[in-house]
Amino acid sequence: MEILERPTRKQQIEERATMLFKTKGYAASSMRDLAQILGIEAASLYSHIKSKEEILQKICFKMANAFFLAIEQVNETTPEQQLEAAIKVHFKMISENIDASAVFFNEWRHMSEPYLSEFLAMRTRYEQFFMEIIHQGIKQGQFRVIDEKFAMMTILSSINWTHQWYRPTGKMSMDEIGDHLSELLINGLIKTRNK
Amino acid sequence: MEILERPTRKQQIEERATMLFKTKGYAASSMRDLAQILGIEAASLYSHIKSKEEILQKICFKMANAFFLAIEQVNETTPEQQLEAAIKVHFKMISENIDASAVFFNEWRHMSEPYLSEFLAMRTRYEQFFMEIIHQGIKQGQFRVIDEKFAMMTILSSINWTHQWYRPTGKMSMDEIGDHLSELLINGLIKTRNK
DNA sequence: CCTACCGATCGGTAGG
DNA sequence: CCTACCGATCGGTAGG
Repeated sequence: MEILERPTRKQQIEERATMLFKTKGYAASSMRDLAQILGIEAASLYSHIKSKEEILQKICFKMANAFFLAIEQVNETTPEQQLEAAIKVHFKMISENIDASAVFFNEWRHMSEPYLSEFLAMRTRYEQFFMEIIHQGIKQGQFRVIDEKFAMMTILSSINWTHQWYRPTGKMSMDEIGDHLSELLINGLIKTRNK
Repeated sequence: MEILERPTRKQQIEERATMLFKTKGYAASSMRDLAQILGIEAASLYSHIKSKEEILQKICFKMANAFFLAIEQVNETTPEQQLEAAIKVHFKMISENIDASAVFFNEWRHMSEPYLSEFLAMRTRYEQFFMEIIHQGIKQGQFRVIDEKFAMMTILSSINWTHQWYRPTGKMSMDEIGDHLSELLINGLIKTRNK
């Protein structure tokens, strides 16, 4: 039924806030800016939300959960295949949520405690997932010996930065970028290519 | 003479502002925050600077110039050697200016026109430098055929993100990270490795 | 969802 | 470099 698919006012607020925070940054975005976009008064926002920061928390944690849900479905067997799948699925989440990703990567530090600590703990756990794959790959001799945290950071930052330049209308499709990302990054890690 | 080496008040303001902007973000940093760090009143800042944004402009353009100066000294002959040198020198500039780099990468959008456009034009020119190396590498058959802008973005974002986690006190030295960065990124690009 | 409004804080100036 | 202060804007509340 159509009425079920129409976004609630709260969802609209969150959606527009995501775009606003991405464009101007959280601190420089005012509740009056947001209200104007929605065509209502600033005071009216507070019938639907508790505070400005609450919106930021929703955006950041929703995105964090989406990343976890996506990566938990990686079920390949070898580290190389796992890393390839993880890279692709991580990029897929970003490309399907470009605005929320930008807020997730750039505005999280404006959260107050205890949300900030919880957020950082989740991020660390997520990074551990990638590090474990790299660790196994090195242990099994598929990847060259390299500092695991360093390799993880280098790979993740390449993917994460795509939110800055990826456009659905660009000449490369989402799948192509995912393929090229994993190829470029993994083949720089594989020890025995062309052997 | 000692008096020549002592930073001017203006330099002190810029230095402390760089750290403040990095930590809190430009928009969330107030002139009263900055004044307090320096132990003076907010109004007193304006004897040395024209505006809050002027400080941001100084930081961003100084860093942009530093990047250009560094990369112009790359004088290797083959694309592979050029790319390796460019990666190392780019990372070197970041690691030697971690605070300013963070502001450069995260706060530039808070500049107003015409500074914003000029800044973005400089960034594009800088990116062209990397793209040209990649272009030559593909043309000469050293690099695999790949979208040049995509490869440039992937490489630069890996290096640029180092400002988020690189610590001079970490277990990897600056030179080691530079070496590993270029190795990880380039060997993912080279077509005929181990041939 | 609105009007009316709050106290706090903002970047910046005047004048010394 | 300070005191004193400006108009503007901030996130948010009361009451309907």
